[in-house]
Amino acid sequence: MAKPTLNDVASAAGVSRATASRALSGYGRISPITVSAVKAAAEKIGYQPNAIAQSMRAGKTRTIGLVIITDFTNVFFNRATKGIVDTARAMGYQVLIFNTNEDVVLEREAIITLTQKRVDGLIVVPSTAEGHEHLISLTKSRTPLVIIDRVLPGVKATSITTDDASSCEAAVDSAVALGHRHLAFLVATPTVSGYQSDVPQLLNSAIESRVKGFLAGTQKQKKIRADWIFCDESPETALEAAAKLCDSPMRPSVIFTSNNDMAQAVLKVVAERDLIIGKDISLVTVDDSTWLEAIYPGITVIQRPVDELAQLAVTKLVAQMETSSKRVETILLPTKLVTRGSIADLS
Amino acid sequence: MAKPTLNDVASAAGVSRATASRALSGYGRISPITVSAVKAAAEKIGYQPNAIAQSMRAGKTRTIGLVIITDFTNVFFNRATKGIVDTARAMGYQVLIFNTNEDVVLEREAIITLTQKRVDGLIVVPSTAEGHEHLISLTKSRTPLVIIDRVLPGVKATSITTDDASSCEAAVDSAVALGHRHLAFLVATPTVSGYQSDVPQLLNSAIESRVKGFLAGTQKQKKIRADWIFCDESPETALEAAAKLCDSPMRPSVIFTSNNDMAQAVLKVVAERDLIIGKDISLVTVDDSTWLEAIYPGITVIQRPVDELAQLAVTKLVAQMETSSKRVETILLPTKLVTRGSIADLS
DNA sequence: TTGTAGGCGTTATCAC
DNA sequence: GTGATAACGCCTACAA
Repeated sequence: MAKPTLNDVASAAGVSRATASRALSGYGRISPITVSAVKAAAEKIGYQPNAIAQSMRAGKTRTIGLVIITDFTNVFFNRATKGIVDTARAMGYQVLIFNTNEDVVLEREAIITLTQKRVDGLIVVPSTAEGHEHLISLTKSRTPLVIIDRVLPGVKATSITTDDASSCEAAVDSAVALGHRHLAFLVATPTVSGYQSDVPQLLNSAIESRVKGFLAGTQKQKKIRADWIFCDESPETALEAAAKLCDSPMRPSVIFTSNNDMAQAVLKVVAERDLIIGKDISLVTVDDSTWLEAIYPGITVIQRPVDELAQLAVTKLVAQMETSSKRVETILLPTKLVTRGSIADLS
Repeated sequence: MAKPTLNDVASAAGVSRATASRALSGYGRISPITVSAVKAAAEKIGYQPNAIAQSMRAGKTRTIGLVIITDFTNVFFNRATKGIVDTARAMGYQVLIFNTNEDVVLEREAIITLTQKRVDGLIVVPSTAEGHEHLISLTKSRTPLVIIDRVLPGVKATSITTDDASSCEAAVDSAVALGHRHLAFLVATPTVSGYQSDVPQLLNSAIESRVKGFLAGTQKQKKIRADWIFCDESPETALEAAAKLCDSPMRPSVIFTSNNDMAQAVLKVVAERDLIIGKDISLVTVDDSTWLEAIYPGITVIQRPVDELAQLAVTKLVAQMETSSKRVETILLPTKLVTRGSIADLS
């Protein structure tokens, strides 16, 4: 009782394989009567074309590979994933998904597996690390590739990222305008362990952009103090780092966090100390989530256009796949500072 | 410059296709010298086996299809997705992903596409609707299938769900013990439009289980008032429904919500009315999220074992695929009531 | 130990 | 308008 093949359809309809194929795929010359007979036969025996065989012949799989760094827990990446999957489906493509937990080794393996499965193209969020030769060799073999969320200077591929710098700068301006003079930035990065105030050697471009924006904002002011903490992505470290900020004798009046997890750590630490967000201490973070709006006060946030990014990633990739154009684009999408109640007015 | 094939490796190494294949796959008798020669040649020309051709021959794809209802936004489904993808990878399988937005039509199309792509098995969260014949025909054709989060009475397939009823009942008990006498349950279901207090005809089994638990808890008490609101899944309706509860002259002292989105709606409405959670009004919800713990007060929650569920789904599916056993299991995983500060002590 | 050859299910080219 | 046939890349039974 194996699955029926085109051969079965052909014999059921009393025609040849070739005719059956033509009838079902609707190409070439063929009489309408035969077409309906074949279709009826196919229906009757429950024929489902074997996409593997089709791919084998066509050399295309109508599948794209998605290699994402982590945790669908992260608002940005889970919404991006949904957007990519849905857009791809609408365009007739399916998505094979991998996550790497920010581990280049897993990333490399994922790319190899996807290459072997002959996906038509790849969307990758590269992990924060050195050693992306596997991506370079993809571009060399002309495999359609779109890199999202981060750019990788060494890799000549289309990238789609967001302009976090300008909104981070705007956020600083906004806080300063409200009278804040002591700011702190709490940055999560997989490239440190524990926490530290020095800027790490290696940052991914998304984080770097936020750092730069913050820096630009603070440096253009006089009499501003800006503190930094870079920490790894474990919840414990985040809490320690947030506590360090809040317990300092010179507590910053506003804390910027680089992602939702860090914002949560700050919320926890602040609550434990009976401080009130938007009054005793202020908070701004990156990547909007329904939670940031649901809680009170709402958290001011730098919104990134995740749906647009997801759609663009797929359409640009499909364009590469279907036209085999090798144009490399570097797309930077605008971000937006959305003001809610989490920055106190000190003026 | 097409991708090198086994033939290319063979000629590069000066052997036949068969020998090259044996050398690379390591089977049959073959001299070590030939093996290393072939491997060197493969390496040199950058040979990557074509998994499509392998699948074609083997009749297996080492791919599983995941059809999930919606929104990776939902904590439960995004963590489940991650668990499934990671477990599958560890077992040597890749995951083709679809989401249906609770639409049976899309679900049906997804299953057809996945069948045509000859996935070795499927993990499905069936949408809340009638008409799952496509799943029944899957079981008839012996396609390995695991249904998660919900059971579908008509479909003879392994299912993995969670025992929400008992924790919902425990949550009611707990609230009653703290002195609550007027409870309300705010339930999101795609099967209504707008909101209503009557129990809808059609509920998915997960929601039904929560309803039953709540009912069991309230009915065993005397002098308890229990209100219901069933509403669709749009944020607007959720807000209206939550407002209706909070603005009622007979405001419940504790609100149970069926998911995180509804909990967020309650939080918003409550904040707008300057009420304090855990004091003026109480809240309990289903499915833990880092946010429920990060905010103040933490929200008491019914935790479902999502990681365990994800792992089980994959291992049970793989067991079906690799042993072609057709044993149907109905697995119910325990849940846990985690108490935080969101239920006021009225006693 | 290695080579030859057939077939997995499709599609498309070439005859008739 | 339809049928026979080759080819996609791989694996493996069989032959040498």
